[in-house]
Amino acid sequence: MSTCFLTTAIDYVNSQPHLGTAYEKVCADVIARYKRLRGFDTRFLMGNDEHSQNVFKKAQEEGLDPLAYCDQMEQVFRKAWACLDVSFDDFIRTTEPRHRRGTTAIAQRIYDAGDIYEGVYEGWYCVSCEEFKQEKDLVNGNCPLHPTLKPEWIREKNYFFRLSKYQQPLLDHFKAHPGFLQPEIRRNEILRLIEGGLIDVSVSRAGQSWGIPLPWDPSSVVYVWFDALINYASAVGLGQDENAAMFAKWWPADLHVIGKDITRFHAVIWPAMLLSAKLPLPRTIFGHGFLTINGQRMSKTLGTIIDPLAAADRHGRDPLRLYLVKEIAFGGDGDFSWERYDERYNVDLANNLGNLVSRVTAMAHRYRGGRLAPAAAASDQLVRLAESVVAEYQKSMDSFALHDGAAAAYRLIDAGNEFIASTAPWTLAKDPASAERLTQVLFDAAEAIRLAAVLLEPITPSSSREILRRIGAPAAGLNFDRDGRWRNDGERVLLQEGPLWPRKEISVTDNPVPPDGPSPGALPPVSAPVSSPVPAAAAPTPPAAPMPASASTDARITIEDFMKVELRVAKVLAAEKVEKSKKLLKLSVDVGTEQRTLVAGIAEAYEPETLVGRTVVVVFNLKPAKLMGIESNGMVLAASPEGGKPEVVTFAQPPAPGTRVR
RNA sequence: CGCGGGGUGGAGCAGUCCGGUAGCUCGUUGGGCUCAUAACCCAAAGGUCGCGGGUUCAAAUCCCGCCCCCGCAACCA
Repeated sequence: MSTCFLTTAIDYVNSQPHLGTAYEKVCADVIARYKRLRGFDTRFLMGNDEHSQNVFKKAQEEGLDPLAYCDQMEQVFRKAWACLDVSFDDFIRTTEPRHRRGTTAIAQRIYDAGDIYEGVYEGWYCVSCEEFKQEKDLVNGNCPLHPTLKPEWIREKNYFFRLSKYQQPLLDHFKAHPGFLQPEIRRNEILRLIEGGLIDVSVSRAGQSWGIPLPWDPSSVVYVWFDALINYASAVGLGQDENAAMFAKWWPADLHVIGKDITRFHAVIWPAMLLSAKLPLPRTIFGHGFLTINGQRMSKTLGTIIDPLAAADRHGRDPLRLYLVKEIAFGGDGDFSWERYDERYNVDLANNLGNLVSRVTAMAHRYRGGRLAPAAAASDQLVRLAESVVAEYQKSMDSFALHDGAAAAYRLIDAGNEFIASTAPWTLAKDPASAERLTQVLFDAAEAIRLAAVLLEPITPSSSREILRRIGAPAAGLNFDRDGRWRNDGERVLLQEGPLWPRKEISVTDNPVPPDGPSPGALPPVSAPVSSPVPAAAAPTPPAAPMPASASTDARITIEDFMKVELRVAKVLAAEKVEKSKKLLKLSVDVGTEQRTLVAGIAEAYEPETLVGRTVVVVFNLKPAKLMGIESNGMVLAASPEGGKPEVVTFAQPPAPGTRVR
C-alpha cells in the first residue's frame, strides 16, 4: 500500500489559533482525508513549536514554568483542531524527548559533515522575529516586520550552517523536481532567491536555557527555527533507534503544507539541512496564501482576528470547512467575511445539498416507502456527468486544487437538482405505467447524492457520513475505487428526517465577534519563521460569540464609510450671488489650511452679506464640481427641510477654521 | 523606484504560466414546477477584461510604459 506522510507548520504557542491558522490545518486535513479515501496509508502530523524565547517570556510573565505553560497551550490547540475535525495522526511538541533526540541527531550529522563552523555573529536582531536582520532589510533602522521595534545589535558566539555551499545542489534539486515547491509562483520566488546567492545562517544561540543544547557544545542551544523544522523528521523517528522502521516507512515526507511566508525556510534551509545530513528531501512543499477578513489583513487592532471556533459555531464546522476550501483558490490569498459565509451556507448547504437530500428522501418515502433498488438502467446523462466529475475531482485533488475538487462535487449536486426537475417524479407517480421508471429516477437521484457525499467526504466528513446514512449507503470505510464511482446496485433504505442545514434568514449585520476584551498581559510582538504566532489572548476561548441580531434594512454605512467624509469648520470670508442663478451663492471660505471658493445652494435663505464672518461646516474632501460655470471646492452643510428654506449648520461657539468635524 | 497583492458584466471571484467562443457564484428581470428547507429548474439582461503603445493572422493572456486601489504588524498562517 502506498504511503502518504503530510505535515502542517507547527504553531507558536504564544497565543491561540485564529482563522488563518485554522485555514492551513483544514486544507491539510482535506488532503489527508482525500489520501485516505484514495487508499493511501496516511500519516498526518501537526504540532506546536515551543522553544521560542517569546514562549519563555510569556510563561514567566504568567508565573508559570515554560513547560507547564506549553502543556496548557497544547490543550488549547488540540481542542481547536478537534472542533474543526482535523484528523491528525500525530501531534508533536518540540519539547518532547523524541524531538530532542531527532534534533540532536540531525545537528550532529550536519556537524559531522563539516557544515557547521564556529564564528562570532554580529548584527541586528529582531527580538520579535527571533531572527537576525540584514542591514539592507531594515526600514528606517527597524525591522520591516516590526517597525515599532528597535532591533538589537547583538554580538555572540555562534555556530553557522554552510548554507552557501548548497546553492547549486538546491538549484539542481529544483530543476530535477519541478513539483518540489508549489504553487508555481512560490517556486519562482524561491528560485530567484537561491540564484541570488545564499549566505550561511546562524543555527545556535548562546547563553539560553530554553531550547535544545548543541550536542558538541551544550553551552549553546539550537536556534528555534532550526529546531522547529526538524519536527517533521523527529516525529517519525529520526534519531531514535527503536523507531528506525517507522522512519524508514514515513520519511521523506510527501508534503509539507505551509504558509507562503515561510517557504524560504522550508524550501531552502530545510532541504539544505537534509542534504547535509544525507537524508532524503521532502517530495513536495505547498505554500498556501493568506486569509483576509473583509479584504483586510487580519489585525488585532482592527478587530479582524476571527476565532475559528466562533466561526465553526455559527453554522457548523463542515460549513466552515466547505467555505475555506471551496471559496478560496488553494495557493492564492482568500477572503473571509461573515456575510459571504452566511451566503455560502444558505446557497451551498441549505438550498442545494441539504434541500436535495430532503426532496429525494421525501419522495422515496412518499412513493416507495423509503426503499429503493435499481429497476432499470441508470440515466446515461447522469452517469456520464458523474464520470467526468469524478475524473475532474481526482485530477484537481491530486494537484492540490482543492477548490476545484469541491466545485466538481457541486456540479454533481446541481445535476441532481436538474435531473429531478427534468424527470419530474411527481408526474411519473401519477401514472402506474411509469412505476419502474419512477423507481429508477429516484434511485439515480439518490445515487448522485451518494457519490457527491463521497467526493465531499474529505471536506465535510461528518456531514457526508450523515448524508450517506440518510441515503441508505454505507459510510464506514469509504474507498475511492469502490465508492467513488456511479453504482446502480443494492437496495437503499432512505431515512426521511429534518433538514440537514436549515436555511437561515440572516440579518444584515456582520461580525459576530464581540469586541474582544483587553488582552491580558502585554505580549511582545511575535513573528516566527517556522510557524505563526496567533492572536494573543491567553484566556481560554470564550464561548462562541452569538450571532448579532441587529435588524435594519441596511442602508447604513460603516464608520469607515463615514470617516471618508472629511468635515471641517470653515469661516466665510466673502459671499456673493452667482449671476443668473436663483439659488446659488459663491462663497469664499477659510478652511484652516487654505482659502477656498465654493458654491452653495442657499441664496434663497440668506443674503450674502449676512453670511460673511459666520462659521459653517463644509465637506472638505468633496470632488470639485462646476455649478453655473463656477468651480465649487466643497459643500456647506445645511438642514434642508422638504420644500422649506435651508438652514446652515453653525456653532454657538465657533471653533477655529480647519477643525475637523465628526 | 520600499515590499507585497490587486484592477475582468451591479457585488465577489476564476481564467493570465502554455494567446484563439470571457467563465463561476451571488444579485436583477421574466417564465416554469410543486417533490423539497419561500428551496428547485429554465431563460434573459448586463463586460471598452484599469489606460496607452507594441508583438501577432489573433492579446484578459506575451513585451514596454503609465494610472489607480489595497495591505505592510502586540496580529500573518
